[in-house]
Amino acid sequence: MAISKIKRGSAELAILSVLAEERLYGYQVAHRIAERTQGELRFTLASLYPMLYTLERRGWIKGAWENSTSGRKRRYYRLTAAGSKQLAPLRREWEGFFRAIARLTGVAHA
Amino acid sequence: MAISKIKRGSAELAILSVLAEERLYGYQVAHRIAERTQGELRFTLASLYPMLYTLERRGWIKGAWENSTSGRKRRYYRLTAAGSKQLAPLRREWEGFFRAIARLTGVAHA
DNA sequence: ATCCTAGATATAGGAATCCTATGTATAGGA
DNA sequence: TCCTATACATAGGATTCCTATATCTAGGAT
Repeated sequence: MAISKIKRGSAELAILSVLAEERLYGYQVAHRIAERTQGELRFTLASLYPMLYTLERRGWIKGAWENSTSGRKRRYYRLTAAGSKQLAPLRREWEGFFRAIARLTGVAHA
Repeated sequence: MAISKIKRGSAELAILSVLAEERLYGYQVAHRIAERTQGELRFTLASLYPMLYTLERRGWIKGAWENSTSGRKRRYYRLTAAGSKQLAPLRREWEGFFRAIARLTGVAHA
């Protein structure tokens, strides 16, 4: 797990980004992130759930229980208006950070 | 300090990158990083020195005391051959990470 | 002459972020 | 019947970087 060392701080952006597009439950959030990044970014469920609780406590996302057809209850999360407002400045911070690393080392995303 | 939240893990890459170009002492390393990134990436000296000691203990950089003309001793660090070998895979890891974030959120460095 | 700022290195202690380990429970296929 | 995938949850810890603090020198300002 080489990536695990350098992915710190990206969880918040990752979760808000996927929830900005679609309402998802916890298990789905983890899978969506791994799938979308082709496995390069991967959060374990045990670390994801506490993050979801934190984001909900801040009012950036909102969860609601729903009974699925398969018996098991699922807690669906959606981005709140407050969370949506946070996403834009967060993206700008990351862009600045990427620019800085690129200037320093020549590392680029493309 | 908004950036401080998301720069985690970048210190190693930043230090090795500037030392790959030039032999520098601790104080200079911090200034070089801040200057090169136009202040977007900034490490305090109190956090930088312990990082230098760690990198030296790993054998990736090597420090040597030198007397400057201004009385005060300086410890100059240079990248070792082992450190140089680490830099390439580290860059690739960061490129993968950048690609992943870009796919997930649309954030790009350019 | 004295104070203050910039330069230069150093350590202690702690906050933030994410992980491993572990636990519970259900549905469905082999 | 067992195993895997699904689904949520908590405790405790590792890593990374910070704030606070300390020491010492050189040089300019007052």
